[in-house]
Amino acid sequence: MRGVDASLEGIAREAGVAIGTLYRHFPTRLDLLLAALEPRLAELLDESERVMGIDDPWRAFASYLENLFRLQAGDRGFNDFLSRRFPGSAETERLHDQICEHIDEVLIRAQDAGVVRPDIARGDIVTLIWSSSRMIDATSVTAPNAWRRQLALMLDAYRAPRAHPLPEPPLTDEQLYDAMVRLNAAD
Amino acid sequence: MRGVDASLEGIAREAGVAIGTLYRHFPTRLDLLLAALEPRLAELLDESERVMGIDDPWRAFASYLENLFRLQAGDRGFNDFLSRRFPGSAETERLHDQICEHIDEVLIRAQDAGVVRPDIARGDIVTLIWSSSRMIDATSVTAPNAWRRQLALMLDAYRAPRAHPLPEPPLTDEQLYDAMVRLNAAD
DNA sequence: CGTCAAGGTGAGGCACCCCTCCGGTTGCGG
DNA sequence: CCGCAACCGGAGGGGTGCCTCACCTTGACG
Repeated sequence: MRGVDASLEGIAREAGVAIGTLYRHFPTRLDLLLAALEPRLAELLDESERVMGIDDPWRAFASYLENLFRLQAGDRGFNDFLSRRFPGSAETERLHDQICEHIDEVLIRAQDAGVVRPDIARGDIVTLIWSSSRMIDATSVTAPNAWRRQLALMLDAYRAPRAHPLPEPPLTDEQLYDAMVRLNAAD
Repeated sequence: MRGVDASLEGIAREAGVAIGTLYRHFPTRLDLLLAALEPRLAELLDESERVMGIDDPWRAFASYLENLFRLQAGDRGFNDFLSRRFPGSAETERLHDQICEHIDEVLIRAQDAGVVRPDIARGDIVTLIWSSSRMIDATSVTAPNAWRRQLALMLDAYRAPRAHPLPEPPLTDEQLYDAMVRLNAAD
């Protein structure tokens, strides 16, 4: 098991360090995770800034997702991190909320410009992130660029013209939260 | 942990039976899985027959997926089963191959009729199954019908008339196989 | 060179889990 | 009522992982 659920003893072993030393530096798994993810998170936030600056609302929206998936594909831990919530950690809650705000921003701008269908909501994008996370896991070795194809397909679904009505309402914030906590324990 | 990776000791406990008894009836985890999944598999194959009989190729295609997802949503083990391969088990290989054939059948018929974009391949549907499997896991308690919305979105992506070119080729059969074996160990 | 704090170590207690195997139970035909 | 086969139970050996804690090293400074 790699990623967020990797064995701490295994990590220590690979790092050539004793388990006690690992615990000295990172008292909890979450401390280690945040330290390991720091560069990816910084990169994501940087790229988000850049993408927000793109004039074309569709390109901004598509580039945001493309960036996110690229980072997911490059880091197993980051991939896990994005689809989970860690209840009780203010730091990770803050990060997730920030990412959600960015999603809202590119999404709403694209919808206001009429290039993304209006019945899409934040929850749909978060769901897409869960889904792609699974797909990226599966294909990371065998077909590291496969996610690009699925993203392109999904973007076709998000485009405004000729949208068919959707049968269910989008997930609410509470439903999203519960689901992400649940992805923690399960699997 | 529930689903395919559930602890056998836990299953025995819940069944009010000793671990030895469980092993007597089901020598391997796969034996137990196949027994537990038997009704779902029968239902899937029945429904597949029925769906093949639908005249409208688009409705047949959409109904096939709708059925599959409904069954996935109703059974955690079945949900796991669909996105994994168990190397060395002829029985599960046969089942997976059979499902793949059904997918090919409804897909190709819809493409021949011009209602599904021609650049979709079997691998895209399998990928969709992986993705939805993750989503269904996440939302099974909180929003048990959420998968319908994602399926509707995906169907919009599969429709023929609004297709944009896809950047990567579809996954080959070997890539699919490797990925599904990989989903076994990881997570 | 002595002291002390900072950092590193890994055995050990606890909790699961896998799977085996031997002894106990049950119920049915004779 | 006996004997036997089919069935059941659960202790136990082996493995992994979590986390703690008492002990050991190192190096800076007076």
